[in-house]
Amino acid sequence: MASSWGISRSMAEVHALLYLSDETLNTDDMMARLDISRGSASMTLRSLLDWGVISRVHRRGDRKEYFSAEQDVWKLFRTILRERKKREIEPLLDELLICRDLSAMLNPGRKKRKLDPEAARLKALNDRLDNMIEFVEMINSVSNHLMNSSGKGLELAVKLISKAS
Amino acid sequence: MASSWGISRSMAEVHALLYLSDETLNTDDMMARLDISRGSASMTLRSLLDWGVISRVHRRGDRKEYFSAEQDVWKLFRTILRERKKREIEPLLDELLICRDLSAMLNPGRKKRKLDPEAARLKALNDRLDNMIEFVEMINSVSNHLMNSSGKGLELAVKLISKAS
DNA sequence: AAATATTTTCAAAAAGAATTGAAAATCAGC
DNA sequence: GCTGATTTTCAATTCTTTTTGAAAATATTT
Repeated sequence: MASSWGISRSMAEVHALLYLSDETLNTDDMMARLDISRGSASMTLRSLLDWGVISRVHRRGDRKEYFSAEQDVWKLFRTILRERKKREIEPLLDELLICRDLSAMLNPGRKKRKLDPEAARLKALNDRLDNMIEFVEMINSVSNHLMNSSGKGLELAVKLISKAS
Repeated sequence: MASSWGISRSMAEVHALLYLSDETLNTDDMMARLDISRGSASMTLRSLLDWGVISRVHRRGDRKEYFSAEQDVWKLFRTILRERKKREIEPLLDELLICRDLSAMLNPGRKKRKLDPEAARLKALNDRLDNMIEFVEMINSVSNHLMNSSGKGLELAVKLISKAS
């Protein structure tokens, strides 16, 4: 499923291994368990740290670094949502707003009557951009609420949706 | 943004072009506009048709096939959600249930006391799988509701979430 | 049914992404 | 500051996905 989600196979495997493991694991454990190179393990762990879904654990009397994965699936969900919002939704929205500004600049002010075909085309383009922006802003807003609500609040929201079918 | 969404650049571009165009377009239009080959255009259009986000339009007096994109963003959202559920969520859930069955099979029935360490490990693994499954089932359920509700119902649900922060 | 226009297919090429492995950098304790 | 253990980096390689282009298939008109 990894490729549909825009992460590499290794990332998915390392995270799954950590999520399903009782104990914390070190780099050598993962290299052995998943048959990957040291470099790959290092980069993959770094990515997962950047996503905020795993954390480093230092054990005294041991120089190696150990890792553990967030166990609460709701918390995991909120973390991923927060990160995807930052990486995908917000940049997308920024671009869309720039497009609308460009489009609005070309769009002539409201004409009294007799809208020439070219102006009508521009107006329609503007409208489609607006619809898309409105939609993405809504997604953004829902993300904000979901990622800040507690686990329980989230489950409540989900129940609300189920009722509002 | 295409690669984060698991579709190719061409698919995103072709869809964007169609979504923003007033008129329906034919294959040659898209080849010229996006500078892609005939083969690529054909395959990309086929994928978009499979996703259900564009449709064929036949014009009488013209042998070429024209295409148009769904204009209603909410409808588009529901279509994509339906398809992702079918392609991603359901297969994932199937696999997870198989994993749980395997895990449950290894897991010994409830012991009176003195849970040996190995049994405890298995129990914990089982619990984590259960948590993940419960979460995915919830996602599945929300998808069902969202993809069947009308545009208005969807917006309502979204408003509910915003209030239940 | 032949001729012509249009679309689809798919092996090969190109582009892109992930992985390796060994050198370089960092770190911990003495 | 030295030593040895551990982690990070990154150019080269491998693996995967996407694109091309021309042949084959399909459809439309006469």
